Amino acid sequence: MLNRQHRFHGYGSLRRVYSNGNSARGSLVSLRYAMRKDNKPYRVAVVVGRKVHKSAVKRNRIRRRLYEIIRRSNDVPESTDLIFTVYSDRVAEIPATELETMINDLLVKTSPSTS
RNA sequence: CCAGAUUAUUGGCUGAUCGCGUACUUUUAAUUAAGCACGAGGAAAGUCCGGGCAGUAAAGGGAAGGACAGUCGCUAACGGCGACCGGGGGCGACCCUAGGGAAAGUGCCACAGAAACUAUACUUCCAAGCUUGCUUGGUAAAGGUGAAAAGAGUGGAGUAAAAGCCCACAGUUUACAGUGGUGACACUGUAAAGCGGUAAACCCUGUCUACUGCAAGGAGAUGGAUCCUUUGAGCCUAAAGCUCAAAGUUUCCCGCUAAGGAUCACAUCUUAAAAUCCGCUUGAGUUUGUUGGCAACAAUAAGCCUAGAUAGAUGAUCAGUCUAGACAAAACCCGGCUUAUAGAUAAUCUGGCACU
RNA sequence: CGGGGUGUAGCGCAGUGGUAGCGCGUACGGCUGGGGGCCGUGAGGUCGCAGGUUCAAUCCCUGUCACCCCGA
Repeated sequence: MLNRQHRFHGYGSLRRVYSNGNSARGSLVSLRYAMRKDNKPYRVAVVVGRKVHKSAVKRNRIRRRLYEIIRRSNDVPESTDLIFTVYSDRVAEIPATELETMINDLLVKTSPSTS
């Protein structure tokens, strides 16, 4: 789990990202992102709907794996809001290294130089 | 040793590194930083019952609707639990059981069948008549139909032939009496009746039952001002009061309708802002012992504090180990029920085989 | 967190206790030189699952599973 300052608080800022942000698609996870003011820290949310898997245990596991990868990653851009949306239950089982490269690919797409 | 029955416990472990939530202590301009402690379950699940708590002014009576249904007890309460009674299953340990009323009334019982509940007569059996295989009458034992056939089994008597038509014994139900039991009920005796099934069909009897849900609900102190204590009409100069009609009381009727409450670019004190705080976790709590009780459970003594988040905390990686880790994660809180669950362990008991 | 509904043939739906049907699709045959279309004849159902009540259950009762919708 991430520190409190890297999480979202309330509906307003999430709604801003959904309406104004850009999106990047991966094979199992998609990402929606938007810039913040310069000196603010990055914020991350992971969305795992009930359609992905029925069991709360599996959904929690998917959410925690993604949070952990982001926490350990050095490629997270500063001053950015990120919303990951999972749409496959395979995220709970695939090896850690494979998942890590997938997330890093998505993070690279957010940098302004490549887009 | 094999096959089973019942009940209870447990639900991977060890180390390293990085990380999250809460409380406390110190620290900082500031959850800033550091330390230390604690951090999902037996079902947290389904949301099927029952309560607490909160609001609806208060929570009164009756009807309707709904739920439940052997007896006695336990409980805050229950549709739950315990013990027992009746019925059913198993060689047995033991298990299952919506188990009030069909003798209050109504409905339904397809097809087949003569007839499906005010009885009736297809094949029979018997008698009479004559047209000699038909008509009329008696009968319901035997056959046939059907899930079920008038509902009474065996033997006797009886008759033209038969039949609870009658008698004896056995059995059913109801009532009364006696004995045992708190009671359901059991046993015994006497009397009466001749009774299809279905109430998880309507219904009758008894018991219980307002509605909405923590996203409920609440928001420092003192003073001030304004307003409401439902609305309208009539009686009356006016006020007070009375009467009537509507309104509210979460479906209807009766009854009841103010203890008080609301608002503010108000003032002062004070520290902040609702993306917050309280509610929120110390509770019908839990562990061990003692006493009472067959038990559910209750009383009592000593000890314990054991998640409280708010986009929502328990994770990741690596190494080792074995039996290779099932089902699955709090969201106001409890008591149950139901469903999911790899295995491991313990206790008591039953049947069988072998040996001593 | 609370409330409501649905489950029947491959698909969409009827069926209020007594032999499970309709439309489309599908297989075969016929009409046509061929296709389309029409006509005829079929096949295809553990009535979501498990118990119970009843002589008899898609239907009544209880539990359970899956899916859908609504409110905050």
